[in-house]
Amino acid sequence: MTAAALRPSDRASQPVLASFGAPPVEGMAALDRIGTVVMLDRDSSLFYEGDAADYYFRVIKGAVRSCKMLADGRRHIGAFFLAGDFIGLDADAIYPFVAEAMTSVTVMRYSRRKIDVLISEQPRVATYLVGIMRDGLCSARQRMTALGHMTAMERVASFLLELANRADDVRISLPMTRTDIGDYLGLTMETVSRAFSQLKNEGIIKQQNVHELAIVDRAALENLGEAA
Amino acid sequence: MTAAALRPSDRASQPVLASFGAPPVEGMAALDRIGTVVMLDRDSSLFYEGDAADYYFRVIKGAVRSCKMLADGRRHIGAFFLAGDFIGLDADAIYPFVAEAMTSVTVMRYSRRKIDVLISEQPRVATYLVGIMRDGLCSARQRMTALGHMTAMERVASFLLELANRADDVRISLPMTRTDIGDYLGLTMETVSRAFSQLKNEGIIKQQNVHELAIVDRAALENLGEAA
DNA sequence: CGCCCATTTGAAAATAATCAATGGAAGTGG
DNA sequence: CCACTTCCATTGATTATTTTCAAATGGGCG
Repeated sequence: MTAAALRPSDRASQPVLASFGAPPVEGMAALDRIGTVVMLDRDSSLFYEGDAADYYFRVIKGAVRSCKMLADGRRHIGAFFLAGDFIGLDADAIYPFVAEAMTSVTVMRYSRRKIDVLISEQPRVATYLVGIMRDGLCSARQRMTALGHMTAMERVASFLLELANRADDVRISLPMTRTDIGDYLGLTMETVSRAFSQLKNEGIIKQQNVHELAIVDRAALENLGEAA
Repeated sequence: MTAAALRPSDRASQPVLASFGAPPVEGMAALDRIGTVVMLDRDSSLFYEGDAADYYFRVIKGAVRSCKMLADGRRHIGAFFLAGDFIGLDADAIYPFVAEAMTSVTVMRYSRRKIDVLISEQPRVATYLVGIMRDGLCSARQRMTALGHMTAMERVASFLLELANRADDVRISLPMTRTDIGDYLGLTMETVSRAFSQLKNEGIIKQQNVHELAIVDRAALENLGEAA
């Protein structure tokens, strides 16, 4: 599973035999020329559910969550977007979710209209974006497996592993609340908390503070989380 | 949620403001010129997990499932592919799952190499494929919500609704076993069966036979299934 | 320093899984 | 053509996991 649905960076390092060709790094550079830097405060929204999806975003700094409210008031978090992640690529005409800044956030904003023009000039930009979408699909599939067939502990373990892989460090920052994690993993806040406590008691993780932890025994964590 | 991850037909009927332009119906016609018809017996595989992903497929007739085995032997079904659905669009260099024919099946097979050539000649083909991928992402997100936050009954109800929408009929054919449905919804066979029985007892559905049922009270089913 | 809110922890209740047995339909071989 | 076999579905009883309800703890911020 993955913490962020759309993640270009990993992909750029993989060789690709498949259709649409290899992801051109220059695709991103071309994109950046038409992007605008936007800064947002914590708890503000990049956009709301139902807004016209006129922009893509890419997170430069900070963390963003995408939420969807269910009919009965339950909340589902579709993804956590961290530095490097694209937001909104999967939107059609309107955004199907609200995107909220969990921290103060810096994002690049790309006009989809301009991107269309750019694509007609540089087809590799499309290739680049398609690669990102494919990654998104891949992550989504993994996450479905997680949500469908994993126990609470397995979900939490694989969530931490994903964050650890992104951080390239045993230290993990958790900008989100326990409730956020629960809404992301399909668990309650309490169950998430209990899983954390158990991992702590078993010496698999260590908590610096509520929003910062370190993986002590990675092998044990992988044992718990790598069911998929 | 959706029964099939990749579904082009619905999309072609939606207006699209967004990037990559409107889905060109002619994109599909161009594709078909480079496709090969393939027929497969029940229980045979289109491809195996780890195979080089050299082809996309589109189901013409019959039903296909994609499976992934988890480390502990559990099985996850990623998608049911019915007539019209594309298979393999989300694959990178290799297929990340096995695709198995649940019935005797007729599919179109498209060489990804040829598709690349086609795209360079007709950019709208790329647009068409991107649209399908976006649909896939959208469905995946809905399904994640289902798996993450829905009760057993809600999952089964929304599964039936999805099939009903695809069938455009109150009669639904279920080519898959109860175990298949369970592995798709993240439930056991028994729980699925109990949900069916309850829906039957409440007069919401009627069973012609095990693999054929009819929706009697659609409103009630939507009440149960439309949490998302 | 104290308040507020998120987190942690505990106990009870609900939901789904597991274990187990029965029922039924499709396909096989006599 | 029928009986047998096998596989799948259904139903029941029990167990396990997670949620829900409730209370206590603790850290951050004014």
